[in-house]
Amino acid sequence: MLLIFDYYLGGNGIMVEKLKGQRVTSQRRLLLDILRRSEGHLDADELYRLAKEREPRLSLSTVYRALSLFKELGLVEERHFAEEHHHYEVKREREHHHLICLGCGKVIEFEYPLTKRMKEDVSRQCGFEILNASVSLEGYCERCREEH
Amino acid sequence: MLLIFDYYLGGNGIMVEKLKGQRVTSQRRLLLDILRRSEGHLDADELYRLAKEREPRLSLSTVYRALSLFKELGLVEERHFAEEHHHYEVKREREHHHLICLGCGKVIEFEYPLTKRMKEDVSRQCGFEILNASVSLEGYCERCREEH
DNA sequence: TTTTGTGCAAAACCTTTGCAAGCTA
DNA sequence: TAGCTTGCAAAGGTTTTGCACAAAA
Repeated sequence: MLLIFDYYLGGNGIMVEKLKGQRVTSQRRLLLDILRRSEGHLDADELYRLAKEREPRLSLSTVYRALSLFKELGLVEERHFAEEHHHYEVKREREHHHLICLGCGKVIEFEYPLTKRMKEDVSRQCGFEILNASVSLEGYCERCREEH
Repeated sequence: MLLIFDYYLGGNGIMVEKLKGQRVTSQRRLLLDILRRSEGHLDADELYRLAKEREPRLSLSTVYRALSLFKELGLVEERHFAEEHHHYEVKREREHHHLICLGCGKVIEFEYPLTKRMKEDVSRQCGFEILNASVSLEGYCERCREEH
């Protein structure tokens, strides 16, 4: 079976591995759709509430199970900001990083080409095969600094 | 009162702000001592177990409260690796970053001078005052790749 | 029809909090 | 002594799991 799971979930047909019989359900389609339309960085509970508006019988455990599957398939990425819970965003072509305001919680994304070089340098020096690079910068945005 | 809290906790007398009457207790001294001697990256439970060997009546909530105080005073930093709980390490002079093996969990520290420039660039472009920069690289170390 | 996924409820974790008793300054 | 800190136990928040029923292939 060479079906592309992602395609049936409404994606662009990104090739996913480990396709060992997972099924395309209305819940999974809905959840991935919301993640794709969102500006990113949803946490499980936000996703749950958004999805519940369209499918009221949805349960939170389905959300967690779907996120775990998407993560495993490489469709979404889990982010660990300075909070107790995780945030999720759809994986994109271009690697990007995060700038988080400690005052208002706003998250700004940025790209920084030098991280490519950093990965190469560190990989060579430490003998690692590096799969992910995440840079988080924390500080205060202009508005929050004014309010101080 | 110009006592330096950190000094009485066995440190080098790093100046700490917000010194509004906190007390130096045997528990706090013990916990900071363990953090300082450790290779870093302890989580609350590991710290608790290590400390309990020396002071069996210690409670886990004291550990959390001490970590929260140390964090507030800038003596330790909280790290968010790809796990559900946090890790803590003593703040050091030199900024450094982390390379984590997804296979065995090993954490390797590295320094990378270009992050200084990245902070400046991003700070200028986004109007942020940046306080922390953390770079996490994930992948597989040499040994774990051989075992695959 | 077989196998996987869902919803519900309960459990498992990690972390925080309320309170009486203990300790520090 | 006054006020901060502790230990204990209980509560809070997030994530996982067991199980019977529902849905997909």
